[in-house]
Amino acid sequence: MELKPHTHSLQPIARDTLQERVYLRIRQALIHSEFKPGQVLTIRELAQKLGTSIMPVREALQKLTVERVLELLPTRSVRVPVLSAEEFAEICEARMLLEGHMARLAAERADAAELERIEEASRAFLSAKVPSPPTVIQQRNREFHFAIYEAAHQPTMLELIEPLWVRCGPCTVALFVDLGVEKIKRGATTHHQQALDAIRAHRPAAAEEAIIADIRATSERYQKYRREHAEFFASARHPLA
Amino acid sequence: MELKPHTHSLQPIARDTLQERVYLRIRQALIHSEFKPGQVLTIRELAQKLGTSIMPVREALQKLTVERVLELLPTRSVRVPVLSAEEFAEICEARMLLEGHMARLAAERADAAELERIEEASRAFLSAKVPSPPTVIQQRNREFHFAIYEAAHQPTMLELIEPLWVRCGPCTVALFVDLGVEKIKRGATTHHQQALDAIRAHRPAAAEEAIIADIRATSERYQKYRREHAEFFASARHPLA
DNA sequence: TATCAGTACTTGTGATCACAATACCGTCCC
DNA sequence: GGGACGGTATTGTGATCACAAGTACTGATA
Repeated sequence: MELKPHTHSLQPIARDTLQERVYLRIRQALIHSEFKPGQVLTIRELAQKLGTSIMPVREALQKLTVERVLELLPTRSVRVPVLSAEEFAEICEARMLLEGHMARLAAERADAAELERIEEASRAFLSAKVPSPPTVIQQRNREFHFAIYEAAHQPTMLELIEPLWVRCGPCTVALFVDLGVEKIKRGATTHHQQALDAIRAHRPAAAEEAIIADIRATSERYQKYRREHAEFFASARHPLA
Repeated sequence: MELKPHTHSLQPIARDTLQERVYLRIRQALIHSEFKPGQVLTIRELAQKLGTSIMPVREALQKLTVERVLELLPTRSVRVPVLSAEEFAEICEARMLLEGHMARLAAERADAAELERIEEASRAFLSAKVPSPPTVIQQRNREFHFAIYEAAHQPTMLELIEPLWVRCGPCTVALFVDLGVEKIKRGATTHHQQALDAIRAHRPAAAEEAIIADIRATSERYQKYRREHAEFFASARHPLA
């Protein structure tokens, strides 16, 4: 605290725990679909792969389980959830309520800098090459949405939304792979454009509507996807019957 | 599974882990305000009081921290949060959005049995003796609200609401103690009655309005309470400055 | 008397061990 | 050939230990 402003040579160094790094690494792997829906994750295997003891891993897995990103099996092992059509729809219901509200607030409150950030994220999404890996599209899409939600200045609600995205992550990416990235991207572009226009024009109702439409489209795509691959999911659904 | 329906002699026995029991015990203690806002909880002390090793306790505390029921200090100890007026208001914002929506759904969907459960919970709240411990009023109030939300049939959203209540718990009970139970109860009764009437008459908008009004009243009471005790909270707020 | 160094103690993190429950797999018998 | 049985490996839970970082108390000194 005695340091003068210009002496930025000694800033506090990172002091994150091993557990935290393990947590973030697994979380990212889930978002990037490095684990398949239904896959069981064991503590010792992950610990070996990550080069740590089992302690940080078991705490990281518990953290992800509390956030409902991972699912607790009756054996107390954890696995990547295979969301049923109903579960996915329910999460989307919650997302529509929360994210629609956040979009509304963003349209009311966004200042110039925040608007610029949103537009930048939108450009990044649009400029993604069409034959991109699904995780890239997913990432850009995520950044666009959260640029909006951060402009709502409601950190508590933002923290509620985050885990919902991670929970949808593995199944959404699986969906992307199956349907093809270009179709997904084309669908989202319209809603993104509408949302951006609404926020720019400070029209809260229109912004909420656009975001809700975007989420609803995802939800309906997943319903269709599940119906068409019912037999595949039937096997992954109950590995313990 | 081969057992006949009438042989209820051998049902599956409880197989919860020690960690789970510890978690529930601490959680209940928080709801019942056995810990004060700002109090630091240490692993070893709790372990000794509960008669276990430190392992179950440290996992239970982490669980509560992930749920934001407890707060992580820079030293990585945890403490019962002292919610600032702004933080409390933000949680209430989220609660109004989510719980208002659930009340709306309940008014649309509640069947006779669910309506009966709500009315029962309402009676229990009203019949609570006025000089009751604050935790009893809090408990009855909670049961009334959740009887409504369960009738909405949205388990995912219900899981989002639950931690918000636990987070408010310690500060709300402190508020009850300070303001007096009868004043709180009198204020809530009106809103409860309005909510119940609206659900019974299947009027979603009115139900949402009543629940939002109830939460807003709590929020405003806390604002007032904080302003009047600013000097007390100033000390508890930054125990590490 | 106020300040600072030094020490003992507290606390969370991470590793390792012990154990019970479960899952897996080969074998044997019908 | 197929299903039941039994042994082995795997897995999560809980306890204990080792350690580094931080805190508080103590005593000496200016």
